[in-house]
Amino acid sequence: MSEIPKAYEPQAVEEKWYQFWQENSCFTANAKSLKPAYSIVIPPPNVTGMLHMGHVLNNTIQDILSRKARMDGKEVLWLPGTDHAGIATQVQVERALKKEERKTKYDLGREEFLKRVWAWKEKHGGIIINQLKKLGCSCDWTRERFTMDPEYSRCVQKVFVELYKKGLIYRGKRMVNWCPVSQTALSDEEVEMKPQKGFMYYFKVQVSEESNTWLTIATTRPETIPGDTAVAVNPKDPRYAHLIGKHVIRPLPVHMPAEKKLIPIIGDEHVDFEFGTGVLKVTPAHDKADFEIGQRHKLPIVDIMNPDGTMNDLAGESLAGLDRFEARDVAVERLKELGVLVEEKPYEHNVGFSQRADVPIEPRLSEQWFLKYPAVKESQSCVAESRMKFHPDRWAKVYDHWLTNIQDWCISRQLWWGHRIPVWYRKNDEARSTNGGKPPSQSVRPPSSVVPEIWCDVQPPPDAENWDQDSDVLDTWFSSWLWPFATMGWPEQTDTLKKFYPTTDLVTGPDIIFFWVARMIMAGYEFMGDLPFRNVYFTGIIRDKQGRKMSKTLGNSPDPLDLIARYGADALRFGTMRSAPLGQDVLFDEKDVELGRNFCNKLWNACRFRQMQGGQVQEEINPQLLSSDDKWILLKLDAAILEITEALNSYNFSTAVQGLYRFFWNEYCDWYVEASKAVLHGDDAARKANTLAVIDFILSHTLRLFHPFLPFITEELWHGMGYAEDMPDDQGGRTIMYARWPKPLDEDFKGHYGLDDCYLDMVNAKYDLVTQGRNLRRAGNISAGKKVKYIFKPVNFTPPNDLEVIKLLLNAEALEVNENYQAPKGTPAARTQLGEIFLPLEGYVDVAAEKVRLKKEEEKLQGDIEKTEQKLGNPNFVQKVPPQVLAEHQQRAIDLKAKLEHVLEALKALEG
RNA sequence: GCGCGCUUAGCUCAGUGGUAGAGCACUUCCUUCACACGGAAGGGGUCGCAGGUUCGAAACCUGCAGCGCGCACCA
Repeated sequence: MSEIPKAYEPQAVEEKWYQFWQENSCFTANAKSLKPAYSIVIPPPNVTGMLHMGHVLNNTIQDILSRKARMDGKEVLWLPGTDHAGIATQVQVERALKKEERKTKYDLGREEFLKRVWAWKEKHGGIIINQLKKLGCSCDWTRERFTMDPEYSRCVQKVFVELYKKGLIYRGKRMVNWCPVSQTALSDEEVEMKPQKGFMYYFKVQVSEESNTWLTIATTRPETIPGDTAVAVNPKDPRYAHLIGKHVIRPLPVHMPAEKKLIPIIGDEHVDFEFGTGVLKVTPAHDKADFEIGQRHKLPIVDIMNPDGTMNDLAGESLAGLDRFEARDVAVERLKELGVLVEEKPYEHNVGFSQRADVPIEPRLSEQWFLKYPAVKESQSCVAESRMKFHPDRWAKVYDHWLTNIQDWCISRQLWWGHRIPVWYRKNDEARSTNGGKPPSQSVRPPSSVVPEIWCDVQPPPDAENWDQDSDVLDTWFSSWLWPFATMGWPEQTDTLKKFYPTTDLVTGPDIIFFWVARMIMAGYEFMGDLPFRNVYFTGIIRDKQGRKMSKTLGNSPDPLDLIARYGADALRFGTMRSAPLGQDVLFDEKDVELGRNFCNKLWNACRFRQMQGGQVQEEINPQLLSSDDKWILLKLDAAILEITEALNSYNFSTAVQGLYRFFWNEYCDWYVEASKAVLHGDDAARKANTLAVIDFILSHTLRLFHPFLPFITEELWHGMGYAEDMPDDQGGRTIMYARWPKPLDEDFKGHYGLDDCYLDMVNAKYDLVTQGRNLRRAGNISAGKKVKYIFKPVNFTPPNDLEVIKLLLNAEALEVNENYQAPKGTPAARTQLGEIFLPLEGYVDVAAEKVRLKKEEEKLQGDIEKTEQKLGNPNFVQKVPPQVLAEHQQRAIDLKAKLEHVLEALKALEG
């Protein structure tokens, strides 16, 4: 580190050390190690995804935890990998195919299309992994996994087969959430309710048995009228009860004889008197609640839509072929023409949207695979009873609520990219899948009464030629929920599993608490017989500085790689962590990264300053030669170690970072380093060496405290400063990664070096004197560069070294100590614990400015005194308050009054 | 509708009963030999509102309001 640049340049440094760590296998976990285990599995990013700020937040936290654990002497496994992300990836490839070749997946066929997806995965799959490396993530890359690796796929199949054989997985024809764009079923979790503006349409229907009686029905979806198979009223509704059993003439579709349009009026408790007109049209094929009413009353189910959301022939001539929303407009027109539309009112209501495709989902009756969740009880109690902890713990309630109201999970997807369902049907039976593998058909398959012969196993049936495999694939989360153990070699009892399962921490966003976290817990109990992790840290969501969620469409998401290029990975990590308090959303501002860069630069220059003092690393501190400033900074270091360690133990990363910032910048650089110059610029060689020893002690500890947050710069400085030398390899000799995490200074150490807490107060008082002295200079409008003479009137003996420091910090030409000093009238002065400080510059003093300063001080003191006296004058206060607090107040009153008196005197002197 | 969270300096947020804090932004001064990605000094807040508990409340309790989120949902 001979020629140190003035400003820290991160790029080359980061490249160099990441390569070093990898070449030396620093991230590789040893399953046979005797050290205690610490493990964490990465939430696998989408294999073809790009790094965004959410990943930065998430993975920086995991890296901090991993690096801290290594320094604590743990055997650390941070297991990385990627997720095949069924819909997301398939949609990407489909889009590219359309753009580049103007083809659909059906043009290619299933097999060829899948080849393309794999090719896409090979091409883009490495990107996000490399981006994580740029960020400094210390993952064990030798164990990188992908959810579609052959071994992983076998786990998925095995789990399916086991649950099927247990009777927990079953197939059923049910109402599911259908996404007309992706053309697949979705789980309830993939549906997002959004308020939508629309209309409530009121139309009237004639009761066929009573030509004078009309009923008015309210609906938001007139296009589904052709699918209505009943009209329902509440049997307790006096307005309508007598009509139950009669029929109405349904107004749509056209060209149909009236008698064919007759649908019954039924009574069902579900109908709400209050809502709309109290008359409900029942469309069993297109609404979940209506489906249930249909089941209760054995109503026919008329599916009038195609899988892509267009209307089919059963919707009638005027609607067939139209998209569902065009059909709505046409249906309204028809109702108008028929003269039955009574009213249309603007209406806002919630509509379920497909999270992926961002279009309204269509409730649709189809044959799907469902899972009755296993191990629900254990999963619920482990969090309720704090065997697993959530941070922040309010998520425990959300989790509990979901598990209490848990619904079966629709696990089949009509996609091609994913784990194929390990189920075969004997040929000549009807095709059993919904529609996967074929272009959407126009026809509606009638329900079948034939029960097919089913083969469900990891292995295909021996006479495979006589069987057809189910064409559907599994929900992506049906593979992710096995992540904590399927990545460690399950179902074999591998050394890795034995050593590292259950994992220690999971770090993830609360948006996937149901998708992923809850399901992993259930899978953990079901297949490993134990919880998958002991702690779950839920990050906040990264927003822009206006509080908007970051998204591609808004274009408000900065590219982390660009930020790394401009500021360095350490700066990005620091800035993100500093502004990410536990469990709160993070308002991201590039200023934070700038702050991180500035901080790295400060750290760099503080070390540079030490280097410029020359000499070897000083290891021995001589207690006899320690100044009060030395003791002060050692005590501050002690407090910082404690504070930061505790913050990390409780996952308060922003507190930890802010503590480090304050300690290093304010306490060490602003005060200690400046004070140390009194010795370093002097000529006492022994004291000089001793001060350097203190500096080396502080810096070597500081670098270690910073390492989990700022891995690159700390590694560079650790070596550059020479702190790695003479260290055993496993304690930081080769890399700071394995240096020991600093411990608070113990009593022996404090005793030996005379680190008594009284030095904190003493030195704080000294620095207060300096601040006040500087203030005199400012208030008197004396330029900061001008050397001036101060006079100090101490109340007690002040050691010569302290006087040197005070003089230096005041940038004083001289500091005259005079216990009997009688200041001429109007001399600016300040009273402190250590004594009075004067700035005797007759003729130079700006009397007006000084008056203003004193007036202001007087006001402030008056206010403080009033407050304190008020309390002391309250008999209740004096009687009931703890004696210590009472004494504090009394002392405060005395001090304040003395100060006030002094200020008043000074004012008087100025007037005179 | 139910649940959760938030409301403190211009902005973003700390602050678990005892003199209101940090960073950024702002004002003024300073290129003094670690750092202008820097240093020094300073201005700025009746802690959302109303009650209550207490000698004492930003903090604890109750109610209200505003903002945000989650769950559920009536056509």
